[in-house]
Amino acid sequence: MPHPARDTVTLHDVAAAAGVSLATASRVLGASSRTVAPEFRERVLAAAERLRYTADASARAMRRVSDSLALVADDVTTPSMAIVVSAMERAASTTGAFVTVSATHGDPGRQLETIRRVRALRPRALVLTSGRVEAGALSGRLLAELRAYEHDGGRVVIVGDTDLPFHSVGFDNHGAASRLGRYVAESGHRRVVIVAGARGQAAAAARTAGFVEGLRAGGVAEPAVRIVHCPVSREGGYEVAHRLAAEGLRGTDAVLAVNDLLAVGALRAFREAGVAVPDGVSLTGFDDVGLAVNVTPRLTTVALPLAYAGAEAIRLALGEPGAVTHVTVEGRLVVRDSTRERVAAAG
Amino acid sequence: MPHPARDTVTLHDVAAAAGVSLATASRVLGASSRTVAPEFRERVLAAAERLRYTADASARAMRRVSDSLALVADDVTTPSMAIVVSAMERAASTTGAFVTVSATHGDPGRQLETIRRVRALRPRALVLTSGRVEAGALSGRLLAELRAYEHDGGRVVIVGDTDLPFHSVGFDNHGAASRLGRYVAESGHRRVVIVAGARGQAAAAARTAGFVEGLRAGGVAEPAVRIVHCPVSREGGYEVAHRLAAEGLRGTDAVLAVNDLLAVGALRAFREAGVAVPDGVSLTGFDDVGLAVNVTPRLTTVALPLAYAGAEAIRLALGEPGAVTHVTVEGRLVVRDSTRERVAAAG
DNA sequence: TAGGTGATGGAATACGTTTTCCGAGATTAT
DNA sequence: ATAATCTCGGAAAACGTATTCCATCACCTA
Repeated sequence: MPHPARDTVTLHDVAAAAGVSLATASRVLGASSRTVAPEFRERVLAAAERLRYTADASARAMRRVSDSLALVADDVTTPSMAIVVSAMERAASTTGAFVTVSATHGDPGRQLETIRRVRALRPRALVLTSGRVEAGALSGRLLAELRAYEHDGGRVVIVGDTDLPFHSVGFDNHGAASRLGRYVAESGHRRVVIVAGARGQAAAAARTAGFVEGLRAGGVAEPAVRIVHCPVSREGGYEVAHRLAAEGLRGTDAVLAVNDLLAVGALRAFREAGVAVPDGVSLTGFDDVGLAVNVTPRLTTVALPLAYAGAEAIRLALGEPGAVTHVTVEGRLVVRDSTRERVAAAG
Repeated sequence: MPHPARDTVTLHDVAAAAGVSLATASRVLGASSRTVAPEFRERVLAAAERLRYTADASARAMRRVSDSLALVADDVTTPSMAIVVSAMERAASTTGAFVTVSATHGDPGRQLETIRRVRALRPRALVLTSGRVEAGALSGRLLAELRAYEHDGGRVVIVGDTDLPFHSVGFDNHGAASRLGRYVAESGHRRVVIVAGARGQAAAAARTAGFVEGLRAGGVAEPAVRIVHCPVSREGGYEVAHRLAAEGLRGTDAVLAVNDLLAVGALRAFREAGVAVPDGVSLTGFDDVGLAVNVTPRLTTVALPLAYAGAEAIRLALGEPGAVTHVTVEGRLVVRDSTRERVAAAG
């Protein structure tokens, strides 16, 4: 068998069935600028329908620009990724494009390898959403790989904060975290623990720094805030809160998690330990994933316009070529039931 | 510009740089069975590395079997889809394949169109996970389209229950729901409301039927169970529970939702209405998504081995050709805090 | 009526790979 | 020592589509 996907109906078959040349059939079925006589057009369309013809995307990609958009993410199971995937898919489908997803599982080695693999698709654009790699680590072979891809005519869009010379749509993590920190300080909290997630993750680091700055601006000085690192998962948050509760809280009156998942994990630990939220301790998340509102108490958090960011990423990916643009979208503080005002008990 | 993705480095360039023929370069870089002298092999490898060569997937797909796996789903933002996507991606990446995702948003029209579009990729396999379309509705043009695809040499795998003549990995929705229903009946509940989700969704219908059967087996007769349809979302569940609470429950002592999302929505409505769960009313979900355990009270539900099912789907998609096989995976009843025993108060 | 012009169908080529086919040299068997 | 076999590099064809040329024909203008 010369070809694995044999006996597929090809443009050649359609042309033959319609009694026209290959070129004419192509002009009718592909989006050509050349005009074709109504009679021929009819015949071709009819034949294509009858034969259930579908143009081979691979063959087509060899002559015109590719129809694929690639998403490379650390982990595709996270709710925020789902939203970005969905936004990409929606945009792609209206353009007749395809979305491919690849996961790197946060491993920089796999990340490089993944991008190299994805580059084979010659996607029109490569959307990279990685929180796990600092700009510094990116600058090596990964950067070279991205450059090579760009040189091939593709476009790179990074979702997340970056100072790399590629289009990007970032979140104002620092600013939003700072506002949240300030709010917590000003509502009377005096001793806080930051659940900071994994080390070396840019977004988490920015949020942590924002928390610290906001707290200080609100009058909560450094020694009263403790930063604890942990895996970025429900379990990670659970662990931290569990230990904290076991230690007896030691005056901690607010716990600021670097994302909602961590906060939800922490919430469970507190509940199991008999620590009331927000009466015993206030708790906040970040991201405002759907879950934040369905948990008891509903989480005070920062809403990130994820769908908007995803759409914006696609806009950059598909838009006219132009100067590298960094778009920053703002987070919005959402105060719910997991925090409360405290009377300032002099420390 | 003859070709849009111009000045990409091609196999031709590598061959020239290495001073060998195209054929030799291909044999080294593609996974050929032909052996190449170590010296030449070295030279080709070096040249490829130096030039950052990446084989064009489209061109390659024209000669060998395609490297893409397509996932067509109703909605890619749901947690279960995320797990399936992830499982597919993992399997694909070890095989050097790609995963493309497409969403149909539950619209049968778009579903047909989507499959037609995806068929253009000539994917090695087409994984279809749709709960929204009954087998009956599928049997028309959609079935023909899938048949055409299969005839092209692709493989169709359906995730979810189906009686269509394609490989499938289904969940024993009926059985698991029946066990849950029986458990609820036997733990003393006497008047139950089933939050059944949307009409015409196969999985939901099977679960509903299972609930009914299990309840009956446990001694709860038909007039005492009420079936309420609603959109499949948190909001849908919220609405139903909200109305139910507003009506004053009328003796309802258990609410069985057809999935966790609905249950979580219902939970919120009950909390807002001051109905205690499980003391006022018992509540159950289905699927055991991560969220079920992070909600207060933790949800009694049915755990579905989603990751296993996803992996199984890939196995069918990538495996040796063979007879159509229907794999059924079992759900497991997980009793948590949202249900409790009731003393049988004679009705 | 002759020459120009625009419209449109078809043959051929290009895209970047893989794979057959061929031939030359090396190796083994008799 | 000669024939048979094996090994392996290179030329060329093939995959399915889009596009560039070229040829034809109708129509218009002077």
